This record gives sequence, structure tokens and C-alpha cells, in this order.
Amino acid sequence: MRDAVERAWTRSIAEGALPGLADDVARPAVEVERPADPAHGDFATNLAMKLARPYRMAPLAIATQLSGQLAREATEARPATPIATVEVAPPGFLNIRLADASLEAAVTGILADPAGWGRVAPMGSRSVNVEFVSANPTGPLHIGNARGAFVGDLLCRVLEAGGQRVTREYYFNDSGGQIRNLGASVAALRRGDPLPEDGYKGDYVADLVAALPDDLWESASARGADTDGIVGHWAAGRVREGIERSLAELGVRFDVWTSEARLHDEGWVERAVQRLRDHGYVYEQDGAIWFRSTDFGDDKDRVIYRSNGEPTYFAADIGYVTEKFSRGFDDLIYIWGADHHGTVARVRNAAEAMGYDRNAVRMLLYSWVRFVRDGQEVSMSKRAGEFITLDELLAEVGVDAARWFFASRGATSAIDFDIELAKKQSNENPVYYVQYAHARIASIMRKAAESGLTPASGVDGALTGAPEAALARAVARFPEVVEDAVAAEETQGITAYATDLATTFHGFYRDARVVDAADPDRSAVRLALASATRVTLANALRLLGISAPESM
RNA sequence: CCGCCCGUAGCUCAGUGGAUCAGAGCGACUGACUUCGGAUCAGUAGGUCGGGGGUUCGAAUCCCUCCGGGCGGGCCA
Repeated sequence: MRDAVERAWTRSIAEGALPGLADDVARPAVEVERPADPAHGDFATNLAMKLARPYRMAPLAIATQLSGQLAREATEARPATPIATVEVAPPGFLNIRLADASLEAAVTGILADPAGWGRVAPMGSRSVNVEFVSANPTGPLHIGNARGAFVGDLLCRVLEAGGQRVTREYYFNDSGGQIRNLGASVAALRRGDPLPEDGYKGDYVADLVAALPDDLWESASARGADTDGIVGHWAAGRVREGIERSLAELGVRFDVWTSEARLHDEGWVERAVQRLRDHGYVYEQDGAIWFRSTDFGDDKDRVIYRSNGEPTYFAADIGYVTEKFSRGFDDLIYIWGADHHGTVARVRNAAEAMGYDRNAVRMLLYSWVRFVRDGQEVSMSKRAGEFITLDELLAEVGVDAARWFFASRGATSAIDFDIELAKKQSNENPVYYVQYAHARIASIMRKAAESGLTPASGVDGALTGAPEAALARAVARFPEVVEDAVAAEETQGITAYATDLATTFHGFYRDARVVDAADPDRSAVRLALASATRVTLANALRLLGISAPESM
């Protein structure tokens, strides 16, 4: 629909009915919205009012011209001409109404190709790397990691819906100081010594000790051996396997796991720094090696190698950028907690300094979840062993409810997560409302089959009743919802739409008897419509990674 | 002190490059079919969109300022 309005506008300009825009005027975006009031039609656009100022024309005059152009386009003999009427409404709105035939065609199309319903035209077939979660393997994932996992996976799904090729990547450090620290904690418990002052105190440390193989412990504790390093490396590997299992429970699978140590071992960091040096963005001061980040607007330069020769975390980031691009990705997306926003600029700056397009390196920051219980903030600390694990959360609220919870909220909205409230609300989660509608339709289909009724293969010319038309309109809206979600890289619109469609269906169910042996023809049409609704709900849920049950 | 994010109904949150945006769910209250799934449906109450100022024909939305909350400003990760 947006395209149709856009076409009418450009054609009007081409035919001289409307002036072109001056070069120095920003071209207004064509906005098409769904009016809340059905009296305003199926679509409405305020384009004429937006053009009033640059054109120095009355909005109504522009609207009249656009309206005529739109109507002419609709009557041209093209197979898919969905517009029935176009009205001009003061102060300059265009209210567009769809032809029933277009709704019927949409429904018939769903029945013919259920899997393809809601698939949008690719908005660019780029190869995208999405890195998320990336928690270091010093302990199990806790509920603080949940948001990043869901936000990242949902973004990937939306990108895939838009035709992009997505690689899900997890980055971790299995050789740093915190890993040694974990190793030290495990080793201490194994010896029967007290935990180090800043050691890890969670119950899972004891589990690690119990699982520590004897032969590994013998070689690790031998004279002169790097006990903490060896034990830590082993523990990190084991913890990482647990993390992978937890993520699989969430329905999140990663394509690539990258270790920070590997980036150093394979020389990625060194080569990246050399590249910066070649471009003249590296200098030495106070014994440390610096990146001239200020050349790109940063407020200070950043250390790459400390004066003791050790690389910083930032050094690995730089190497990682080149390593990722070397694999042929067009875009790199990082899903980070908002507490990382300070590092956004320097990484993008370094990418630009190395000759990459800084716009190809994007960071999506999600707000941190604040955990409270009875109004008191609960701290999440792996080291102190005070945390609720992701596995425990899932056992309480369920994967579908948790997914819906995050899919229906913007990534940047701050969330107070009350643990007791979450358990309580999991039973009232709207996801069940949507799933119920799906299961109800499945049940209706079973019932119909028992009565010897089958859905019609098409509904052309048959959507005459008000309940039918209302449901068909709701169903037909789905592709645009997906399009908007893809364009905005957000999923809230999909959850809102699915809820709305479920509501519309329940109303239809109330007003229209679907299974009626006395009227098989009408039943066939209504079954077809119900079937199309079921497909739409299932596809919407699938896009979010949520199950669509046949019964509940 | 500086920078970024946030403040919308009792609660949890949508809407945020203007108009046809004051919304949803939950909670509260009043009702509904002896037939297709009541995890449903119909309805009621509830908000000066944190406060103030500005731009505009029009601001929850853009600008300024104040208040409140979160997070950053390491040769930490």
C-alpha cells in the first residue's frame, strides 16, 4: 500500500500534475497507517499534509490530485489491484478502502501456500553476523543473561524474515584472569582449602570439583604445573557446555563459538594493530600502545597494549572485527547490555580506521533488567554465588511465556523484574491467549472432519458476511506487520498483531457458526477462513520462536 | 562535573522522524450461550503521557530546562 501511494505521487510528478521537490528539501517519507476508526477506511495517509509546506499548496488540493491518481492506478488492468475507493478527508487525509476481492484473494492465497504467508520481499540479501550473550564461562547463565539471549535471537529471526543470511555467534574468553580465578576456586575446594578471598562461591563450583577427573587433577597439581590455569581451562570448557545446553532450552542455537584466546593465537589481533599502525592511528606513550580514537570524535585515545605488554580487551575487539569481516560478512551486529555503551564508539572508530564502513558495525544496546523481590533489589553476582539461573527461570515460567515477555517489549525499555510477579504473571501471559486461539481452531478443524465437512479451497466471492469480512481484513494485514517488524528490527508489532488477530477470531467464533452440517457450503467458507487464521497465527508465533499447539 | 538510556492507567508495557494515538494485557467492577474448547465473549471505572517553557495550524512524539531512576566516563572484564 505504501508502494501504491508512492507510485501515485511519482506518477503525479512525472505527469506534471504535481511539482517535483527542490533538491535542498528533504523528501518526506510516505506514511501509511491503519486507522483506528473503521470509518476512515483500511488505510490512511497524511502525505498531502506533509507536502503542503514544501509545495506551498493547500493540502486538500494535493490530496485530491493524489486521490485521482491512486484511483486511476487501481482501475488499470493489473491482477492485484486491491483499492476499492479513495476518499479525501479534511484537512488532507487520504482514506483508502480495500476491495473485498483483494481480501478474498489473500485468503485463497494462504490456503494454497501456507508456509509462504507472511514472507516478505527480501529487503537486501546481506550476510550478517550477530554476536550475543557472550558471557564468559565462569558460571551458569543467570536471568540477567536472558534478555540478551532473547533480544539477539529475535533480532536474528527478524533479519532472516527480511531475507538476510544470519550467523549467530557467541564470543567468550576461556583463558583470562577470571578463568584462572575460577580454576583457583575449584583447586582450593579439591584440596580442601578455604576458597580464595575473591573466589567463586556458587554451588556449581562444588559440582565442578566433583566432576574433576583424577588424572587431570594429578597433572595439574604436579610440582611446577600451572594448577589454576589448567583447572580453570577445564572448568571453563565444562561450564561452556552447560551454557550451550541452557541456550538450547531457550531455543537459541549458535552457529559459531569464538574464543578470545584463538584470536590472539592466530595473530588476528597483531595483524589488526599493524593495520591501524599502517594507517597512522597508533602511537606509543608511557610505555603503552595507543589507538588514536580521538581522530574519530572519541573524547580520549584508547590503550591497545598496556605498558606491561599485555593486550587490553579492546585489542581483542579490534582483532575480532577483522576476523569477522574476513569471513565475508557485510554487517556485524553486537547485542550488548547498556552498560557497554561506553565501548561502542571506540570499536566503530577502530573499524573505520582499519578501512571498514563504520555503518556496517552496529551495536544494539538493551537495557539492563533490574531484579527485585518484595521491593528489594536483588544483586546478581556470579562470584558471590547470588543469582537465579536461567534454567531455574525457565522451570518457573516456561520458554514460550519468557519469549513472549521479551518479544513484546522494546530492547531499550528498562524493566523491573519482580521474580514473584513473573511467576504469577506467567499464567496470565498473553501468549496463552494467542496459543489458545490457535488450539481452538485446530479443535474446530478436527470437529469439522468428524462431521464430514472440509474447508473450501478458495473463498472468492464468498466473504459476504460481516464477521467473515472483519476476520479476513485482520488476516490480510499480516504481511505488512512482518514488513514493519523487519524494517524496524523490532518484534513488539508482531505480538500486538497476534493478540489482535486472536481477539478478532474469538469474535468471529462468537458471531459465526463454523461447523454446521445443515449448511455445508457456508461451513466450507468459514472453515477456510478459520484455516487461514490458524496459518497466520502459527506463522506469527513461528517468527518469534514460540510454539503453536494443536491443543492445550 | 560530563555523556548515554529511561519516566505513559493501580501493575507490566506498547505508541515516540506531528494530525485519524490516549492504547493493550493484567488487576477491579457489572453482565453472557443447556449446541463448534469459558484459557472465551460484551460492557464499566481508571491517565493534566514526570514538571515547566518553546517551535507549530497541531506535540506523548521535536528543542530547552528542571525533577526522579538506571548506566557509563580504567593501562578492569
